[in-house]
Amino acid sequence: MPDPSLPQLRRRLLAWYGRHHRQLPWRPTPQSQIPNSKSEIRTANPYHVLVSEAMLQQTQVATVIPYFDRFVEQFPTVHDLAAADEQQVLRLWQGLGYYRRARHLHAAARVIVDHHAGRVPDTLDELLALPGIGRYTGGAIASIAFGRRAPILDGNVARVLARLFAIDEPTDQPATRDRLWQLAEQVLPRKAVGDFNQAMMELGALVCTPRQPACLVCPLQTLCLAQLAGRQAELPRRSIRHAPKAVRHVIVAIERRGKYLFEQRPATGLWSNMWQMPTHESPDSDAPDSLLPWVRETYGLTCQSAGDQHEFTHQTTHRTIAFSLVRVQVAAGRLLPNRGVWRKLDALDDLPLSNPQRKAVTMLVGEKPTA
DNA sequence: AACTCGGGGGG
DNA sequence: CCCCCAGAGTT
Repeated sequence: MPDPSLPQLRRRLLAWYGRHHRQLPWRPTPQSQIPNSKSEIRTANPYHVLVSEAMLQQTQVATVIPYFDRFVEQFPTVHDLAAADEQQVLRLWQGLGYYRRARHLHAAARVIVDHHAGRVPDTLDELLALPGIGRYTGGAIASIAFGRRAPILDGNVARVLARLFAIDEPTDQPATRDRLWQLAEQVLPRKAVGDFNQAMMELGALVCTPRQPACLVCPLQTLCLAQLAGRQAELPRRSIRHAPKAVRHVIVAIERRGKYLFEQRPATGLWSNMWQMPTHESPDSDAPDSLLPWVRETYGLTCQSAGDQHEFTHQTTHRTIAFSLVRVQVAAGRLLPNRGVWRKLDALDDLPLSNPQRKAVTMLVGEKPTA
């Protein structure tokens, strides 16, 4: 893009953002919309920006909003979050996915309270030192909450830039990422950087969409190399992705006197630190015919089959999981130490469960209203 | 540089 | 069914 066009790009984009931005719970009114903004600059609540950016990683705005509202209601300040149990934090994150984000955010809050006097750091370097905060999130907080001149590159910005500059190389490759980061830094103005960064993302979300971009109403139409060449629908390009792997998870609902066994998953891997009913995981080809011996060896409980078996599938980015739900009753034995807790199905409010485990609980309740 | 980590929106 | 989403951390 010719150098003289950069001021035009910035001016048009910020003007468009002033008219068309969405009102979001964590977003302050753009400075251009505020009279006398020079004497009275409204800034975002840095804690709210931190929470929202953690939730927004790989997650659409509309999905995040109700989670954000509940989260800041429960934890109004970074001190409240730091003082909370991880269990509570995961419970508020339940259903949002990528649960490691919740644990990182919780850990970051504790670092902020312990080492930053309870203030979200206002420099990029300090932000990058916090768990769960990478180049994008650090730049977003620095620019949006503190007006620091830090670039951002997310899926929206990458798409907008790839079209603006007609970048043909796949945008998910490291070399292309480097070039896009450079461009993101070059287009960034000196002032109103927070609004500008948000405007780039907002344009990608509302106008410069992945399919069928609304070029006719785009404020940058006459500056966009892809649009001028009629190639906007072909860009950006991405590398091919691997097909999800097929696996089978058998949930064993172990019942004893009206209560069911629940356990916490390990701190790493899928659904880390979330809770579940005992679940046997295997390749899809591996038929789970030795389920009761597995229960006896793992939990010390001798069980007998009870009730019908249910089936459902669960799709994640990297796996297609065929779930089976089997209900068994304890006939003999004693639960091995630290192997789980017994809970009634209507008393699970404090246990963070993954979506498929929640679905399994719902199916159990439907099958057996009350003993 | 490739993998892993969820779940939902929308074509 | 597919691709995509206000990415980060690990290997």
